[in-house]
Amino acid sequence: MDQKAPWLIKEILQARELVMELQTQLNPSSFSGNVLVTKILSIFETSLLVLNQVKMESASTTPNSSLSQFGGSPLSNCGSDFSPDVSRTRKGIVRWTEQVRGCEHTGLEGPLDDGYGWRKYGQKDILGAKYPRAYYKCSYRNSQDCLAMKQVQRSDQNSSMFNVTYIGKHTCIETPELLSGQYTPNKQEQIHGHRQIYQERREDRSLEETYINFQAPTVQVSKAKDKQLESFPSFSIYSTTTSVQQPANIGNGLETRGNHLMISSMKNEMFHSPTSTHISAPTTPGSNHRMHNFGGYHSGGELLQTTADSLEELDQMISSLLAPIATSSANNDHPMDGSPWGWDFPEDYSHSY
DNA sequence: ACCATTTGACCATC
DNA sequence: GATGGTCAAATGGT
Repeated sequence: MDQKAPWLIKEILQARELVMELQTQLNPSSFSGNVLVTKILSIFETSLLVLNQVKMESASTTPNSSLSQFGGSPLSNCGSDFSPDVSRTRKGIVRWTEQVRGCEHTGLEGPLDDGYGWRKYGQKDILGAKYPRAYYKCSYRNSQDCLAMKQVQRSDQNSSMFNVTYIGKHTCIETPELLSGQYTPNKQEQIHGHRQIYQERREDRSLEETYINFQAPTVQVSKAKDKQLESFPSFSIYSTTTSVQQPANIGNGLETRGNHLMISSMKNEMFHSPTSTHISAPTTPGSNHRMHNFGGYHSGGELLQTTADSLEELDQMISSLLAPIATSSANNDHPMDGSPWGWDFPEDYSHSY
């Protein structure tokens, strides 16, 4: 990996440059276009952070306990300073904090959607803090007993930053019905639905353990009972890898989050009607979720508004961006064998996406 | 009508 | 008792 990381970093930097160029050419009034570009840049930054982390750990025989592997919200955050302060509660529930930049141009009060569905259940003024702390539970708490929670508080020092504390692990999953496109979530789940990139509710948890260990080698998950309670924000490397390896999954409503191909997938949905000033409402639960995850500033079947011109413009630009990637993948002339990350992932896992 | 958010009250911990 | 965290009725949006 230490040998491949520089190459990957270089590639990502190139892609990032292109997107930045794209950003300069975008119509400034194109709200959704700018948000999309910002998110793409965020994905690149996240990938770079991770690669740097991998590089550093490869170079070190004693990996530090940095927990950036916990990842965070590659899709949604305008930026995330991966400095999670991870600890455990008495019950063994993992808990960590990320600093996330808000996206001022979105007009949101808080950081953008982190890819999960959350329901706010409280807000509290905190002693000595300028801003209140908001409390969120997983949207699937009732339907799937998912115990994940998070707390969001605007930073006192920098009001554009948010401290996001995650508590507990998401145990919610997409049901088989949902995966097959037959599942119809209730309205609440449609609006706040989210996806589990890496989790499988299985008796055999070995794959999950493998993945988690990969993410955070210094925070081993070994107690079965704890697994139900610990949470790791979704992370995009897995889906990146698997979707690259299995392009057939693209567009089938399965996982393609946080990577180029997801962008392609989103693009197909979003630009379904290039002459329309609206984007068609998603027609499948999967796309529903994706829309939600992507947007952050809208929900479920609601519509993004933008101009046809900017959409077409963005469509063309993203297509040109994706072309070399797709070509590289299709021709199998990737400079590296197998996974572009150089890691071998369990076969079963890729089936999940 | 349904659902998410708000907000005051209540509970748990220190 | 002070503070943080959670509950649940009220409120507002769709």
